Amino acid sequence: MPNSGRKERERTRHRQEILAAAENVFVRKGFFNTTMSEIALAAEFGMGTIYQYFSSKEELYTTLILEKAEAIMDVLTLATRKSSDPVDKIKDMITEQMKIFEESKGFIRLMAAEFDSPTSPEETRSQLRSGVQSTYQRFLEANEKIFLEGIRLGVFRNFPPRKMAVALQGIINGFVNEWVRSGFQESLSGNTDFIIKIFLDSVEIPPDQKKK
Amino acid sequence: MPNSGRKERERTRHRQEILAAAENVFVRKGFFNTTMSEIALAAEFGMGTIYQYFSSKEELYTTLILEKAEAIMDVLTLATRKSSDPVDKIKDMITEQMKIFEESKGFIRLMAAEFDSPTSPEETRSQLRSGVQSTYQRFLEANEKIFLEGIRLGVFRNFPPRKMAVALQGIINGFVNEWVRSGFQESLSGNTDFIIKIFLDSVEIPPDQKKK
Amino acid sequence: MPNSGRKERERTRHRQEILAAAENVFVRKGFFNTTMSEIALAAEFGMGTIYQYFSSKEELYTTLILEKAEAIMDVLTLATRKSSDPVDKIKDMITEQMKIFEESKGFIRLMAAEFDSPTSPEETRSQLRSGVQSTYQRFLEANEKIFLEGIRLGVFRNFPPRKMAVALQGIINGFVNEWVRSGFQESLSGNTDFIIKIFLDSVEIPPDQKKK
Amino acid sequence: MPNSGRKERERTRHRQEILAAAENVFVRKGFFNTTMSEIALAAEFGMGTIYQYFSSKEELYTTLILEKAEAIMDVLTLATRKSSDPVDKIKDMITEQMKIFEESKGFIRLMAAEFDSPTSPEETRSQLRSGVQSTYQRFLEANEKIFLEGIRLGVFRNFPPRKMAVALQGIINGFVNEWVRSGFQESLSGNTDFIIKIFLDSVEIPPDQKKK
DNA sequence: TATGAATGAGCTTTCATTCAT
DNA sequence: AATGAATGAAAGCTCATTCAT
Repeated sequence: MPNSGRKERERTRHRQEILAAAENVFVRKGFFNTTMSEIALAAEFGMGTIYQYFSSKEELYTTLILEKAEAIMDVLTLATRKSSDPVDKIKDMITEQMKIFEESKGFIRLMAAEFDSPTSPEETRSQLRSGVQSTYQRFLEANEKIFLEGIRLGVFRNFPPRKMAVALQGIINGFVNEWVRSGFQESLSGNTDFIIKIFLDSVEIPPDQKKK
Repeated sequence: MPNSGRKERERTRHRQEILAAAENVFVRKGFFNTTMSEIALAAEFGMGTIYQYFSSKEELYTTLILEKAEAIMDVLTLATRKSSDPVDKIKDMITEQMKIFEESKGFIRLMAAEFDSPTSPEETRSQLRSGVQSTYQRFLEANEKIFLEGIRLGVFRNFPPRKMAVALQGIINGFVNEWVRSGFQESLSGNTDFIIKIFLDSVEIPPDQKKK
Repeated sequence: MPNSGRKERERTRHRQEILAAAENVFVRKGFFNTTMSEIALAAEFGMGTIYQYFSSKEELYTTLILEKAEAIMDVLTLATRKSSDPVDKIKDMITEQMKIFEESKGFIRLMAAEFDSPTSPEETRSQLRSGVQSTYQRFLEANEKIFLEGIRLGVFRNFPPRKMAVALQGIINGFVNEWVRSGFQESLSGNTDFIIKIFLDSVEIPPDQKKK
Repeated sequence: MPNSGRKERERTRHRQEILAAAENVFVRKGFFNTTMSEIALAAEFGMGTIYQYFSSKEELYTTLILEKAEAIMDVLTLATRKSSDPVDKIKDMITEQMKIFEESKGFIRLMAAEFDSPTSPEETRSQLRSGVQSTYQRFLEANEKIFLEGIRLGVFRNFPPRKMAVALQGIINGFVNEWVRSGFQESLSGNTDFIIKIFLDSVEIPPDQKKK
């Protein structure tokens, strides 16, 4: 079946084009202020065509967030694999996160919205909760494990690992917020070193004490 | 004229009742999924009455967030006045913030939404931005000053004060998020000591080194 | 009952004040775009008070037009009593009409509206129809009689008197329209002589032929 | 592409159907008492469909009046081209006007309303004023020119041509009003001869004096 | 008698979704 | 498979009218 392959590829490409167009519009105008015909226009498809790929505005939105969140999380998880030292893993993760966020301005805002606000209809929310949340949770858990490992190896202080993960992610989000608030003026990744320092200073056990 | 006073008091009370009802509904369903008639129903007033106190759905929403944000910030600012020691000021501020947030669950979610995502109509957003943001900024600046003072007195390390403020607020928000995410299961203020510890450990100059 | 007399006079005065305020607003904004609270404000009464004098917005409007129309018609009818010569009666009537219209700009527009447009709710319309229309009809009929008398006396040509009345009133209204359209720039009564001339030239039997 | 032609024709037809239905309802109930759903019902379309052809109730109303006014004026202007004799031109114009008005009862009432009274919202009014007025003015000016030419040729008396145009149009409107008022009982065009006679008798210079 | 806060039916308008082509 | 005209439920908001003070 040589033909069906091409058709399928074309379908996949169309789907991606629609998602890309939708992301653009959603980021600019938010879920409720975006109309399906705007998306259709941006995607250069007829409105009916959108509905052949996504059964509703909500499904389109949910898919968009979920797929992108998954992709980001994959990159971050990968970043923590480069080194085997827990301290380096955390450093890599911080560095990579700042880079990724810096590259996906608009999307970050969309995702943040879904975490924090009761904006979308109930069904969407629960889908997103179980989707994005579980992605986010998986990620926090991954960091938790790094901290746990670090504690075992005596490189991290004996704080509750979950709380460490939450605090670190909080600091990162704090700078992301500040960056969003500033209208993306200053560099986001310029804060990487400060974050690493302020966080590790209280969490890492200094090498000299370690050796002891 | 004792009568005119009563009328005015009644007007103020009605206004508060409407705001309270609106907060309830907005928190549960978000700006767009809340209808004015739902608010009217919740406030036990006719729909027209709502419009005698607030000229539009947007104004009601904006007022709601702005007034509450202002009130919270006032309490927090006050909390930092109890002690004159910068370290104690920061401790008090963290403690007070955890308490206030714990008491205003729903509102926190609304405000978080407004910070992070383009959910409400454009005009509302810009009003909120300039309103809430300026409140928030004033607050960050207040903390900045505490850090600055602490650096001068040699009790805080010589980090950029703004960044310290951002990082600290980030940690706090991280735990607030986690708490929201958990459905308000665990105690929020139970994290107060951990936050104080993890933050001050890297930022405070230990008393023994200070004496030097 | 010396007191009841004062009360009654006061009631009548209030009624007139309300009517005057209402006329002002209606003329500026039209029936539908005028709100009762605007009228109350303009009359310097509470809204409830308006309803003690007029049972509805429509009744107020209807009363306004009817009373004013009646008053104008009275003046005009009076004007035709000064002379006993039919030709002079018509001249006086034209002259007086131009003067009155010139003095009551706004009202003219209101009244004109009621003649020509199906704008008000059905009930109002029928009241106005039977009210203003009958006033207007009475007036046309009065002129008809003058023409009839003039024909009998041999000073007017033997045209159908009703048609003469209609044509004359049409000419007058034509100039009133032109005047309204011009934004009340040129003098309205400046057209009096022309109207008299153009109309009488074809309708009056010249004195020399009359003598015959 | 024979198909795209059909679609366009269908669109035009639908537009006309909506306009026709709207005219019907507006004429019966006036601008404010007409609801969009009544129009939709009358047009046998969904309410949303109306809004695909006209962006608002006001635009629909404005378009309706302007297009029809334009069409009528076109016919009238054409009528004055049949003959080259100014007197005949005026006669033709009167005759044609009575015929057209007789055929467009309802519309006449709408237009009359717009000329004389502030019934529709302010924005609509000003659009209509500048639209209908300019059409009407163009028409008055056309007649003015006929009178001017007639004066030059010595067939009309030396009256100000503008005033003659105003007076003639006034007479015509007078009969139209009478006809409207009578509920369209008597024939309107039955008055044509009388109008021609009463107007020309005072304005036309009789052929015997002309020859001189 | 005078008031004006409270009311809610009813309006215009939007937009996700469908379906005949 | 792709289209986009048609749909109509549902929203925000207004304002004539009422009635407790």
